[in-house]
Amino acid sequence: MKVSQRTEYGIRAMISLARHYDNGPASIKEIATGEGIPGAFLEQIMAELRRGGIVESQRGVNGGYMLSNSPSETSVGTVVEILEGSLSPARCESDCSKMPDCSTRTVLKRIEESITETLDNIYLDELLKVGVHEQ
Amino acid sequence: MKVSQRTEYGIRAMISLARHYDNGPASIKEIATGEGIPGAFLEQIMAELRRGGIVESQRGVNGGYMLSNSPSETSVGTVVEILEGSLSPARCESDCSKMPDCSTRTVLKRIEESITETLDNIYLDELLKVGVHEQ
DNA sequence: CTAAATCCGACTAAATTAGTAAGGTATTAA
DNA sequence: TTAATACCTTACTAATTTAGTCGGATTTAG
Repeated sequence: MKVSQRTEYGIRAMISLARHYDNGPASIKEIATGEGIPGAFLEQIMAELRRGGIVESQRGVNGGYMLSNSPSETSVGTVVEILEGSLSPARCESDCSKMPDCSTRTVLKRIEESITETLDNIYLDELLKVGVHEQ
Repeated sequence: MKVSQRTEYGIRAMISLARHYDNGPASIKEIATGEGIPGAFLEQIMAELRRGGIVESQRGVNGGYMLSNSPSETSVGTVVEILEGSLSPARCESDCSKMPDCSTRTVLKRIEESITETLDNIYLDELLKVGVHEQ
């Protein structure tokens, strides 16, 4: 039930882009050094976020990444969904009929719904307001 | 953000014990064959749940496992906490001061709180009422 | 005594994670 | 036009985690 390092980096990078909003694209290098993330690794992550449609890229000199939508329209849920594959903790296959109790599915489904709803309602702009080191 | 197979087995086993409540201890073999879980693996899981205090064991012939408390007092949150180590998706160490933004921590903390609260409020007796294959 | 069961620790194969590395492609400043 | 910048893509690797397996010791009812 942990978010992977990869996803944590992704969230941090997105917050970084939100902070940078209205300021042109931010390059991998900038974000990576600013957040202490390995550059080559972040590159992969950003590519995935781009394919997911929540960031756009500009190639060439002075290029970089920027949010596709404003921080107030970009939810953490989307970020996690893109990077984590799915928020679903269940793995219900077609052989559900063989399972002696599908109540487990129900539990896992409730967990999923709860997580999804929580994350989908946290937007990047809120996070910018949060003070640093508040813990 | 997935619950591991191990934890899913644990939840299923606990539901199985809840169903068996007031009926003496259930053996690993019974549970394992009933739920389609590898016996030796389930043995490990049950031992962990016992050390966690939510089930008790009876050794020897006719022995097995039983819930420490009634199904209405046993929450899924406890099961997951014991097996998954912690519900916390964050890994905030003492070097938090080096992090350029702790807002990530805040997000992860909110996620954690949400999951914990959800799971802590799902009790085994509720799950017994859920119809099989309801999906 | 012995069969049924928990208990315990060590071991292993497969999958996942967290990166590295290297080279290609597009864009633009000069 | 060319050089520099920065994205893009794929392949590889070491370390960790996961999902088990296995062998044997201990406990207990009959």
